[in-house]
Amino acid sequence: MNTLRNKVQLIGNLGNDPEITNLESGKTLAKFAIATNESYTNAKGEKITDTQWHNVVAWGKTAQIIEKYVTKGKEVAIEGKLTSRSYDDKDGIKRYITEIVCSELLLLGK
Amino acid sequence: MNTLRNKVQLIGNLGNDPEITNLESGKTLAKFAIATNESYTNAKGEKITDTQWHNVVAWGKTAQIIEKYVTKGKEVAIEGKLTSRSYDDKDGIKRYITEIVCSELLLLGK
Amino acid sequence: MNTLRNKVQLIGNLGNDPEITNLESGKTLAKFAIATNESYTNAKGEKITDTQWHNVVAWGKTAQIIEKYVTKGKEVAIEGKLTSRSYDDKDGIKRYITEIVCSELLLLGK
Amino acid sequence: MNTLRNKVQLIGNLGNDPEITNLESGKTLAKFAIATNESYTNAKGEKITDTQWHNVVAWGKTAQIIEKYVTKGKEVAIEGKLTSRSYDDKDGIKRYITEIVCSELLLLGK
DNA sequence: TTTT
DNA sequence: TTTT
Repeated sequence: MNTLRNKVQLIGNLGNDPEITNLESGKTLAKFAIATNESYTNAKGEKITDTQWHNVVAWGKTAQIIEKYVTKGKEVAIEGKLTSRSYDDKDGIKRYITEIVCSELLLLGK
Repeated sequence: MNTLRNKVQLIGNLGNDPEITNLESGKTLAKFAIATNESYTNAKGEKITDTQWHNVVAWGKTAQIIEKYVTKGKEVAIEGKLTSRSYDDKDGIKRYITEIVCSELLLLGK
Repeated sequence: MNTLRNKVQLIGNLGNDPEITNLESGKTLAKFAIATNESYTNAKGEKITDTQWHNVVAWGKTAQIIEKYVTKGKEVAIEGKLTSRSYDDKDGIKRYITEIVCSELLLLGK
Repeated sequence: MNTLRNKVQLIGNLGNDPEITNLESGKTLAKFAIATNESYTNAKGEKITDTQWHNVVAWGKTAQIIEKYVTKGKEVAIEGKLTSRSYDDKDGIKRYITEIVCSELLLLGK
């Protein structure tokens, strides 16, 4: 009963083929990036396209469906939750990353 | 017609009073953080609470409503879009920040 | 992977105590109505409140949580799918009913 | 700030060409039906497809976009609010109808 | 790094 | 009445 508190929905195209990892635990992990394109006309009358890139991870059964059906360029709808975590990069600098943990995926456009 | 592509919905409590800035342009900007709490029982039977903090910004009329009605600790529902941007910190290191640009806000719990 | 195709989200108050039915199969069924209030100012400058009533049904574990925690007047957030079905009323007239089959529920406001 | 209380999101195909009405007021009205298809395997191992039909109406600018770009069979994502109203049919019987008032539409799959 |  |  937690999904109503933290929900992200994206409709966009994959920028790369999903990166699949089969963990020792037997679980599957899928990682990919989705672009959402927003276009609008600015004050000067110019047509602007603003592309946002979103890092997505999926586990288990969702990851297996992604491995099977989803490839670079495909249009998908996804739902998940927004998570942030920190890590130390190779230079020892603390970095923050925000990812969407995907729980639902729908293949669109064919 | 772009909001269907990039949508975030959060229900949670404010960690701080909103920081209000009145820009020279006459626009109002509001910034605050929302905590979403997820609790679950792990494999060892322990009750775990995972709190995620989300940075939220709002502009214009939404910011004015926030300034007027929203304070630290309040429970709100918000909707917006997920955006990321980079900046150079004081040590010249490139940093990335992910924020939710809030377009709708609902005050809950009274 | 079907929930992305048909999704309803409501935040409102219960108009009645949930009607709980324990089915012979052992399953629990909960039924209730939620009011969503929308207020706006019309062209004549009058403040209008438009209340929509929604019929909600829930099954299984969700129904049990409703039985335990949810009562008339409570503010809840729900998510589910939109369904319609027809039946013949006592006069043999075909009637249509639209219901939300609730899969997620969040108790708000305390 | 009302849209968070009553929200419907559908991804599906149009069952018919939109019915466009240009009202005397100058406003445009569009009406159409969307099918959402859910498929699952039942207890007997049979593959079941459950199709729900949803009545959608749109006004103004959204209706004009629909008139221009949306036709029978197209896959769309829509967002709107759930409304019910009653009317007397030709036999004087009180009928209820539930419709989604569409505020956002996204053309998918091409 | 996608797509229209 | 759609689509896969």
